[in-house]
Amino acid sequence: MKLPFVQPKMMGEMIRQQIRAALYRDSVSTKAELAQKTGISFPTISKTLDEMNDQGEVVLTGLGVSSGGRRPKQYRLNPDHMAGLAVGLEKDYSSYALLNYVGEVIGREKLPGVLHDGPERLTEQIGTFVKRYPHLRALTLGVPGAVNNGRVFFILDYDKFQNFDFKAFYQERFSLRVQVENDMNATVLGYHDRSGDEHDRSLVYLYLGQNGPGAGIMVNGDVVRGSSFFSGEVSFLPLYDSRNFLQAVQDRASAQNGTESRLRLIDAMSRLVAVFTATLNPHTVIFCSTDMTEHDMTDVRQGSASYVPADNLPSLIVRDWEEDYFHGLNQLTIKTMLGTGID
Amino acid sequence: MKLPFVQPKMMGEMIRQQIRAALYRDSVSTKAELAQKTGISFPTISKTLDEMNDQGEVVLTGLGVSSGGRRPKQYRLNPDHMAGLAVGLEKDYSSYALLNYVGEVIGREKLPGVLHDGPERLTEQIGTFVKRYPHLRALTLGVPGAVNNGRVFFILDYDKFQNFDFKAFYQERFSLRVQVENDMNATVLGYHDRSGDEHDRSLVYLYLGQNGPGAGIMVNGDVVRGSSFFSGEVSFLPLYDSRNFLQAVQDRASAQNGTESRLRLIDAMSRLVAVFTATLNPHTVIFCSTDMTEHDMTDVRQGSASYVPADNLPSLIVRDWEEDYFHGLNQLTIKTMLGTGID
DNA sequence: CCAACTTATTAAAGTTCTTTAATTACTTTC
DNA sequence: GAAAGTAATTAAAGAACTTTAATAAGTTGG
Repeated sequence: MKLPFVQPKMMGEMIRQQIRAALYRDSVSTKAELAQKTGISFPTISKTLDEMNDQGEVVLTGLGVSSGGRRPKQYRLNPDHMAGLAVGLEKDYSSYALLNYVGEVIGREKLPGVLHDGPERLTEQIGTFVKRYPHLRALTLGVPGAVNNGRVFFILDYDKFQNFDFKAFYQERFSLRVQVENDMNATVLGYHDRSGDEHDRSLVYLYLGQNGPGAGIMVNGDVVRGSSFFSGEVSFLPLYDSRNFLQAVQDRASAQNGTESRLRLIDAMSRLVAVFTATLNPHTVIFCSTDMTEHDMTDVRQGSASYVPADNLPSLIVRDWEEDYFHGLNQLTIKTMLGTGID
Repeated sequence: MKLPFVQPKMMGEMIRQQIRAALYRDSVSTKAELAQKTGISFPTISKTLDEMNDQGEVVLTGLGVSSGGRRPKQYRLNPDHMAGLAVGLEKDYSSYALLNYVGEVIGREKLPGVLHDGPERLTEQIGTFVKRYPHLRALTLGVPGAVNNGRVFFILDYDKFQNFDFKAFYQERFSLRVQVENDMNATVLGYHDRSGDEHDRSLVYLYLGQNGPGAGIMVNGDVVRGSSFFSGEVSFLPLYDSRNFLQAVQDRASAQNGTESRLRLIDAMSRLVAVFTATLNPHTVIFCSTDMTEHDMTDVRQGSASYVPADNLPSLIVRDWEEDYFHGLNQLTIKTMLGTGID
């Protein structure tokens, strides 16, 4: 039976996590502020923070402004305490972002894609980072495939990675905390974090990629993975008498002209929005700037309103997919470093 | 900032909740068993349980079997410690179930429907129970409408209850812990509890009611309410060139014959299943025995497989809607009594 | 530049849990 | 039916947090 509440033995670690999370959010804090923000008593914060200081996890940055009395010491996370690597695996390139302990990107590199070559090439690439940065501790991988607990479950076209257990392999090989996430899931997480919206939102992030459309779905603040890791495969949605979403998007080619083609795309998108509204009723549906424009949104909104009552429609927005994706990967990496992630 | 872990002051209450939950699950336990099951130390369990015994919350039922030494005392929840009332508000009737503290139904009544009459009639009906059962402490109401935190947000056809704040009203009036839930949400919760499946399942419970179809949706173990409490309004799904789900289900009337009519229904249902598979990829989709038969499931499954890969289809099952609904309401009531519910 | 004041930090006392040890109450066996 | 064994309780000691009090370190104003 799992325990829904913290036992005294885990208290210490929980307190550290709270402190880390608060220091990550607000960069620099005094002990009194941390106590106030976390709800933990001052003496406990003081003791724990002193330990963290001794161990080099936090550093003293100076004194705060006085409001009439003694000036308080200010602490922040030590940027050099740990580093993390966020990797986006795409067909044509691998994107690497090196992060320090305060979440800053201290290095960014695009290396050749490895999906066709296989795990060996990826290991080489990661290996160079491991050598260069001795305090690398966290690794996050984003992959265009279905992932179950660090193992690639199903990945189209890249046989070499089919069923590859990234997590077990790199955890063992480089002693890192490894995390693997599907690309669209990482993207929706990234958007969610950047949006600054409330925590328990429901979101749908749609992308008409090269390998067919896919969606990242978040419900009540949780990523939806599905019973067979098939969630978000919107290609298959039967939206017309004899065409599904993918076909509707592709068959535009057969249209008389550009206007006709655009109208068909708009209608397919409108129906997609209607489908999500009539099922999950999410707060927001996000499109990629490579697929749609701000201007299209007006038409999609109008189109959707012909299928479901307009009051219930989500807000429709257009975003840069790569930005949200990489931010999501970075965010996952930071959470792993701070110990506030999944495990 | 909300606290993700239990502070020492709440520890006592958390421990009691753990004990209650364990005693509810297994009916009768010894102190040693409770310590083992909850992971809480024996002395703490012993002390807390003794207090609960003094306060009449638990009772000693006798001694367990010996395994060679002293026989252990066995405790169980005191059935008479508290009572709860689960109410299902339907058009034609109000269903009342009176529950004792161990979750047994100790009284069931069907009274005339009140939705057309208004809150006064409902208050009268509830009032009689409050008078009859002095230790009534919890009240759960199931309503066919959108609910936000105890207030009816949107309810079709029953103007008298539009925007009625059940929770505030009955909490104040009868000093009860009140909870209000949408009927389909309660149903999916009820099924989930009865199924004994793992906790974090994704489920869709479909019902073609008199007031049009509706679905209760659960994702990762949480009920999905939606940004404007519109989730599950599957009527509006645009599944055909010029018909939505509701129209597809209703237009069967225009079919040549019964076979044709049935085929259309099966196809609409298959598409619906495909929609959920390609979005949420749930573990199970549940149909009502009033709408579909076991035999239909074979056809629906086959139909869905023509839209999405069969491997990803949920299991399709047929259930008695009322049973799951009432069980869900009871379950919500019991959770409220035991303090393991939402607030 | 020192007295009065303000605020940070440290120390002590109080809770509440866990762990470990001691005691008690039965069972079993001869 | 008493001695030996076994498991349930109870008691004592230890750990970790909170609350409250005491002390230290600055600031400010005359």
